[in-house]
Amino acid sequence: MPTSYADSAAAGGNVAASGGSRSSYVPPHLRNRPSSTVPQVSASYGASVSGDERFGRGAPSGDGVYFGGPRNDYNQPAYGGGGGRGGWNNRSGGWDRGREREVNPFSDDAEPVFDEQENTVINFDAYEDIPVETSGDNVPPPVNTFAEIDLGEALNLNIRRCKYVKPTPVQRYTIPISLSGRDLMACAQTGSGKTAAFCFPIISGIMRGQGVQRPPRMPRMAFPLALILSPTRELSCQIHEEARKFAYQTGVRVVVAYGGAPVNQQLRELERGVDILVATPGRLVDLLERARVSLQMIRYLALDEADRMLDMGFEPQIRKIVQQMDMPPPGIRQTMLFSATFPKEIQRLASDFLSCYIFLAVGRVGSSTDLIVQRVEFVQETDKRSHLMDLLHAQIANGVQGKQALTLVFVETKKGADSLEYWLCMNGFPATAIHGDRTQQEREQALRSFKSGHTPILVATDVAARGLDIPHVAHVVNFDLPNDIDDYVHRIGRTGRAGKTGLATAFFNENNASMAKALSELMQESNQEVPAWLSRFSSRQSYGGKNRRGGSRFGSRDFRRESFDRGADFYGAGNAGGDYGGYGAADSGYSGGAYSAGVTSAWD
DNA sequence: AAAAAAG
Repeated sequence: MPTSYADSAAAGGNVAASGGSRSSYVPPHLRNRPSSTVPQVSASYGASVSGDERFGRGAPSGDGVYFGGPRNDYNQPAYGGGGGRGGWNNRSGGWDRGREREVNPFSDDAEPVFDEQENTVINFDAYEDIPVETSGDNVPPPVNTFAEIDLGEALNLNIRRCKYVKPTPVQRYTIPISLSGRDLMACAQTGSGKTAAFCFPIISGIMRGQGVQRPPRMPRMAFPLALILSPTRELSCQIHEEARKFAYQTGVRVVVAYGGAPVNQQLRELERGVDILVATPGRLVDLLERARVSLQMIRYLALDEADRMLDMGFEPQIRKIVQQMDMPPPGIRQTMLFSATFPKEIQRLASDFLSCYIFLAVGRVGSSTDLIVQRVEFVQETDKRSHLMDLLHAQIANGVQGKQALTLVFVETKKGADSLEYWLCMNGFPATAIHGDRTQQEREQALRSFKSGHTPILVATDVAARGLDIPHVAHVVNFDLPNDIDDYVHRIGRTGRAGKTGLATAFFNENNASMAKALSELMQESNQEVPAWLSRFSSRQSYGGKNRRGGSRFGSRDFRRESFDRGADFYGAGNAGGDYGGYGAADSGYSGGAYSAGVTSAWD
């Protein structure tokens, strides 16, 4: 091997080490703060937060357990006080009235095991070239600051608590669109502030109480006003955690429902009232069939990882929920679809759920992978384990392990995950596994153990491929390559976060021939060195199954445009293609913001 | 063929 793996792994520890003028990735909640005021995570704090609490289960329901606790360092006037609720929160029946106190969702942010040393130098010059495409009729112009939008006092306070100072590009564009009531199909990567992009307008809209209409009085039936669906339980948990922060003390109540967890607890939460329901499809269908949830009051529908939600496995359930229960039709409800990738056949499907929607793409070619060093190694099936062991040993030798860097190993099957986990443990590597055959408790425990660094190796199936925000993943190993290039992109996007370059290693052999072409194209687009043998594989490959959409890596273009701009390269060199009709002026004036262009990790 | 999502 020309360059040793270990070199890359070592370089992966630090952006500066990889040279170049790339700015460090700044997590959304730390953006735009002078670095001296970036809060350091205190090691003592957080130890008392039970793991369960982080996942929204077994949360202490006591009165303000965390109020006045070690982490109440916001220095916000009116924080926790009675102020700030006037005018905006006139909805009757704020759920947190009276004796019951809303648990402070900002108290469980810390990850005490790690040193949060991500020093946050933002390269403001670098991100101005983030291309943005919008299409559709009468697209509302983007905003540059949160102040330009009247989201409401309580929500603004939470935005400050989250340390958001300026909206990210995707938020700039999507918030005015959704506040104006339009349906939306948005291509934007997780970590780019996508969750906030759909949560803010939903929370704000609910606070305003637009379309005030009391739900029918039905005992034990919940009438959420907004529904957020995601493809995995852990992702739903994550969205719930984030939405709780945004909704804190707004009077807007967020509840999560997903399978594998005791349904009774979720039912109790629902009975206490729900404005925003975050759910996975299976459990929601269950709740609908038990008549414990009605969708007739739904005003907002958001699908996260929408392309996954509408693919073969999920589509029937989604259709049932959206079209065959009591949800108001498109045009009455507002629908927002988000994903990093949006193949046009899925776009076509998705348009069934939308009404006169706006298409938005934020990102640029290769942005998903610029900071990730991608390596592909030819490894026969029988050699994979020993090869993995070599990589892990090299990692330890280079101190990466000592620095609590995490390694995420993707395999194809659940059985394969179990046996690899077992084998790693037998060989002295602290590993755990997450996949769909494990109990939900085991899954959440595995994720916690991995995140905390207690078990710095996680063997995973695709259940962990999308959406999950796991800081400190330094290395993603595609022990088995996926069969879909989009899955590859999602998987490697778990690394490279928090200002570090990531490393992604793939084991390739004859069984992956169908991936050769897409893989080498993707690597080329992200300026990776493509091994000669892989190029030979890809030229040998006749016509790959699923391939690059119109030659553009990131995202997609609006499929409704296909007829008239065939051949034009979206985001192509020279850009001519970057502005589509009617929006050029606004786009070229686009500047400022909390993003550095090289925010690979954040943009998966 | 596999994974995810209800129990």
